[in-house]
Amino acid sequence: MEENRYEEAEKIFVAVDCIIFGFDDGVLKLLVFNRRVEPLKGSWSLIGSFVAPNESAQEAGKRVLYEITGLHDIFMEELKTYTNVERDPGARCISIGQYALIRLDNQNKKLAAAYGANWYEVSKLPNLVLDHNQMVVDALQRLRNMAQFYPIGLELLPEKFTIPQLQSLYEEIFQKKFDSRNFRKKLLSLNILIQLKEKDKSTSKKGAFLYEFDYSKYRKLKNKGFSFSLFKI
Amino acid sequence: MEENRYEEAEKIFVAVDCIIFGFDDGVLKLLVFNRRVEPLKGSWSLIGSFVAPNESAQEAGKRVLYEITGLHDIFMEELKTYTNVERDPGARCISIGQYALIRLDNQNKKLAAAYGANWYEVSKLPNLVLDHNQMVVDALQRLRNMAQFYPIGLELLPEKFTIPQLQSLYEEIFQKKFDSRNFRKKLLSLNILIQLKEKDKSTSKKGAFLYEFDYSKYRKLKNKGFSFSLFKI
DNA sequence: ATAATAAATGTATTTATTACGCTTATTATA
DNA sequence: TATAATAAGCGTAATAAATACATTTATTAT
Repeated sequence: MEENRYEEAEKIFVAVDCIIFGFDDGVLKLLVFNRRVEPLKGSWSLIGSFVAPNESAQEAGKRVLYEITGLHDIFMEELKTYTNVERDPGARCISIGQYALIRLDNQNKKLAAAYGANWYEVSKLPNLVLDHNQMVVDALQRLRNMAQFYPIGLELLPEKFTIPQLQSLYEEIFQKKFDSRNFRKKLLSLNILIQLKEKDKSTSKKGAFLYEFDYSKYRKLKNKGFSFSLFKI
Repeated sequence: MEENRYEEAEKIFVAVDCIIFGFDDGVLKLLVFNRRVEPLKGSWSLIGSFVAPNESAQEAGKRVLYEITGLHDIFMEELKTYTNVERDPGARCISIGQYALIRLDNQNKKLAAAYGANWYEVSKLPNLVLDHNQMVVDALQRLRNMAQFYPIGLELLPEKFTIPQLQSLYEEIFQKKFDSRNFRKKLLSLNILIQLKEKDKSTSKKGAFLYEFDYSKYRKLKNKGFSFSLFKI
């Protein structure tokens, strides 16, 4: 119980680790980091940081994301904590896992590369240090869960995207094919997509209309609470 | 980044706080604690503890729950962390919120009372210290979310319960009335309830059949993943 | 024997999900 | 300049799930 505050308690290192997803070339990728210094030099890990005295865990996470991507407004959400006593052999240290979704472009790819960070296909990840493999497993599960009830996948696409692109993102996330007619119907019925006049002709002769996301409608719908499910589980 | 591990980092106090729900007299209640010692003597708070060097956050939470209820096998799940720099004026301290669901009975009510803990109706809670009010708000939202997709409410009922009892629990959680015919149909269609020969006649002359929960079927269903929704949101 | 009460049941209607095939716009090339 | 090739885009029928709604039943107390 909290009766003797502070006197008897021991402080602990608190870190955040970021599980950063991106969607590139039709493939779901994860940003991992090759350690350049000891300890664990040369091994792969998620990107993280200790939580500093003057910042919250969320601020720490956002700081890490900014350093590595140059972006401030990234979707990031707490996943869960990792607090096993033995999880870090160097010291007692808990970690707050945060997962993030970013729109991949050449600029932030370069910046990440400069930090020794690599975008790996989720299905081809190297082994990661400590309990980071578990964090990835948990984050993937969470991503699927979120994507099933919120059209969160839109965070991973560029501002302008086509319905087939959106579908392939969902197919990547769920590792499952969807019927294109039903997928389109479902997404459009949410009324959060704005069709543009332009087409993307990179993948077909006919070209696919580009869409934008109607953020204000999306936010309203999200606040009101809505269920968006592509399939019954 | 984690390049300079430990040297530059500062340790932080890490606590768990438990948001403990119970269902009693047809009302959803929350266990809160009246502080008997300084600081904050006389004020109400959630029940918590610092995380000790030799335990995980989950172990800390379970320890607290055991102290206060005498029970080991309580449903408990991580809610989220509370890490604002200013959240605890006494020291930099983060808290990991854990919500728990317990079956109220006379025995654990007495034990809780002995610790200065009180079961308050969720709608009539006193003001709580620090950010504990927010923890309660978050936990209630999570409880609703869970109850909508898993028949988690069963954790709150005694081993033997009637369908009308189960319904009133859900009505408490959602603050919403359900149609009894549809509610019964939905719950029974899950095939996780076992009807007993006994009846509970405390609330009607006819009496309502008691049911038990088929844990093995429930677990199978839960692992496989299932969606259980009483209504469209 | 009757009144009172909550428990239990069934069906029709609406809504959402799934399954499935054909047409269209465009480019490349014959 | 006509034709083939290709992914994009559309519509409808069938099935399943959710909702709305009214009556009967078992029991106790009077």
